[in-house]
Amino acid sequence: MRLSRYFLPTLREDPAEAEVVSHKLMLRAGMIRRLASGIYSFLPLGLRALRKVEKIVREEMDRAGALEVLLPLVQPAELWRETGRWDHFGKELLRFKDRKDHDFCLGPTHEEVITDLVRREVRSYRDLPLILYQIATKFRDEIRPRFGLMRGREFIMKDAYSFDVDDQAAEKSYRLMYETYERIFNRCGLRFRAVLADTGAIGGSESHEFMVLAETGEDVIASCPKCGYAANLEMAEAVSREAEEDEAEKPLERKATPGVKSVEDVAAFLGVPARKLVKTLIYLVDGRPVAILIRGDHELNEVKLRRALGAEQVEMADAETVERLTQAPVGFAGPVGLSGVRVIADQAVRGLKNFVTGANEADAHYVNVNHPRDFEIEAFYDLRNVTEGDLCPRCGTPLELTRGIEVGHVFKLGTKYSEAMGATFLDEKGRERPMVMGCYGIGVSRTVAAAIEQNHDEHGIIWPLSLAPFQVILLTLGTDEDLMQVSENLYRALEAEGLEVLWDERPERPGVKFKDADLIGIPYKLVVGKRFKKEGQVEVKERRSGETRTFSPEEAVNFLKDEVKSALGQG
RNA sequence: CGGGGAGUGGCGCAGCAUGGUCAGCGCACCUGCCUUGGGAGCAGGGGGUCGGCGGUUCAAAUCCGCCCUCCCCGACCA
Repeated sequence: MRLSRYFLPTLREDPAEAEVVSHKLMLRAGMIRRLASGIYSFLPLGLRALRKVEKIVREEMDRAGALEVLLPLVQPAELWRETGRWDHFGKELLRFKDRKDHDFCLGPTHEEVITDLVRREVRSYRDLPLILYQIATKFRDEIRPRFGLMRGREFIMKDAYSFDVDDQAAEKSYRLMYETYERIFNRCGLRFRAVLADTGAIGGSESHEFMVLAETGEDVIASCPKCGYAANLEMAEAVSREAEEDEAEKPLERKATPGVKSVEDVAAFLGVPARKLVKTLIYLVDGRPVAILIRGDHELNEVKLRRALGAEQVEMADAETVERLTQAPVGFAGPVGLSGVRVIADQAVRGLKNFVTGANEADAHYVNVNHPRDFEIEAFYDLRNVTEGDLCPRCGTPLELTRGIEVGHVFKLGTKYSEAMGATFLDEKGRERPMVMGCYGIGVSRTVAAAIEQNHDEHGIIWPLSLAPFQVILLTLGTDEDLMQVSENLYRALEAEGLEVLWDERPERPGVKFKDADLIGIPYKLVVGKRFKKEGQVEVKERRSGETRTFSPEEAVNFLKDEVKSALGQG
């Protein structure tokens, strides 16, 4: 591609609308433009990168025996009512009516559609297992879209669904997809990790997320450097050994703490460490208030709370509810004397001695509180976030916390959808049974953004070769005849070798060309300039390392061909 | 939705508390000259309903009201 004929509107400055590096760079590199909040157009360069991810995904899904389909974006409400999700999915399901006043939605995911398709067409165990997938646009009316392609409302996703005869067979499909995902992200050249995850709105019994490791990731991953245990912070098991404090229980005492509310302030005011405080959080669990006790230096994990109580929804209680329950302003809640509400506690609270709690009274705390002497706890659960230094639940090694971007998610769905929608088959004995399902997503457009988050420097993007929109950028520094001639020959020779080349033959000064080339992150620069005029040599400069090699034009073509082909692992 | 911030040529911004040559700067764009190994220089030039509607006033980018859009922090997720 000749750059002078290409549509590549690069920006010298960071657009004000972008915050994170991938968003800034995609705008600056002329890959995307925003149409509305969370909705982006792909420009030619951005589309090429997107297609690279799609191609890898498609090849690996096909290799795994999955079959590609294309399902509608617009879906009738009836299907969603069958599974109950029409009412449960929330506002991110964008609903609308057609001219005949029928309810429709834009598909945020396709379990209903695919299950409908399969239940109509598949009758026999002989047709299973079946894995279908598509690469298509999804729409989720996110509460707050942000970070460009990282959290858009409209985005490209690969979603796959497996149908099996029983749990054992479904397990095989799940493993197959898991391994396929590992292959996909390896081929994308990304550093990633698969972690245990919460199943959220999709449901199901077990799931893993594939996280691209990046400092700017929205998720926190707890992983064990020794045994390989890795989980999303939402799911990471906190090992809380019972506090073995042998101090004697001291008498309960009320202390005035005027205006002192936060854990840090209370700890400082009373001169005790935060771990000797117990905070009392009032939550609404499916609408009913629950008091939750958490050690002062720990954080409540809402996903764990929801799972522990088998609830659909948990949220912090509003100030009014807190005040009504505790008879005190927010910040002074405590379990002692608290009535009319369930009281549960995190494991780490068990066995604590002589701790501090709110006194359910403005400007006062209790010290030397002891359980069960001073109050009752209905039950203990693991309710807190793992923190740096917590031990691995499997092997006891200290866990490490890192950040990641979720680019893939695999779920075991069981029979949730097949039973709700009557997707059944006849087994070899003629019995009707529900299919056991799994579903598997990859955020294709998000993967492009994640790749940039993980691969950039102060000059711009540094594409992994497998995702690069072009493999080589040919820079002609100068406009004289012989430079143009040798450049054109190089351009043709490289294309003839099957390489993807962007030829910058614009009448721009060298600095401009180098800056643009760095910005758009093409892995190899092939420079034809002064050195060619003097010595007949051209240069190949690697974007990532900055390493430069000098060749004759013919050698340069061979070198690039070999580099690219061997890096992509193909002949 | 709650909290914070912002809308001024394509991009980045100044100007608004003290209404009146304030429609301006840098980059980008067009023409010419010149220059050509890391976003050159000179000269000339095109382009803006100052987010929208309404109001106050002799006069509004500037003051008032309503609305729209975008960004950031929380609940959602590929």
